[in-house]
Amino acid sequence: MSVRWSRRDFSAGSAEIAKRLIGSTLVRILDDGERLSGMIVETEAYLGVEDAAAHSFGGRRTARNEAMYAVGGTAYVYFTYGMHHCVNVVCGGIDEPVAVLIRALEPMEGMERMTALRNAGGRRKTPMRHRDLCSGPGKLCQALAIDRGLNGVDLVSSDVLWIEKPATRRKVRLANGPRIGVAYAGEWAGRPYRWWMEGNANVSGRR
DNA sequence: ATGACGATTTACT
DNA sequence: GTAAATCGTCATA
Repeated sequence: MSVRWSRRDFSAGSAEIAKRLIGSTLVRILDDGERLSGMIVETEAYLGVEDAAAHSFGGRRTARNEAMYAVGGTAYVYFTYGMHHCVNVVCGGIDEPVAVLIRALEPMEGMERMTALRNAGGRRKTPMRHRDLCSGPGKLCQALAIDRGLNGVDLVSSDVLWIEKPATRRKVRLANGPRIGVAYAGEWAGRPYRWWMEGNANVSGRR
């Protein structure tokens, strides 16, 4: 039996949670009941009102980022670049707008369905490779059918989206470095709040 | 009402 | 390496 992340697990700070999430499993149950999952291999911490890279920088609170102000364990899903979704885990307590972005998964269950979801639209020119299924924040949302319909979902109690702890704590080498796509954030752009499983083929970026 | 801009991905030169 | 795709959101007026 697998153990889900609990409310208490989500109450730590985002840097700590970003590290602890590596090796856990993101589970998604589709409308037809099919179970999809992947091991989290890359995350980014967003530290809240003082973090110039965070959507909640300076206490900004809008319709889009409202979920960031909910209790730890809430899913914050947003739409960006006119075509992609990203999923975050909210950390800490109520009105503490801190979160961890899930950036990449190693596909575990339902890979055929993920491939179909990633090819939806049918105008892809290059064939989908296994390591392209979930190797980026937008990719994994498409592969797991995560969109704004899941924004605000409680990962502690939901029956369609949650996180499971590793069955056995394997030894994994963690690497860390600057976050991706936050060049606008001044001094905060270079801070090493991105973590990944070293050597894993599903980590985002070019090789 | 308008305009600038994304916590990205994909394809092309 | 460079650029297009594509549109919801938010700040400004």
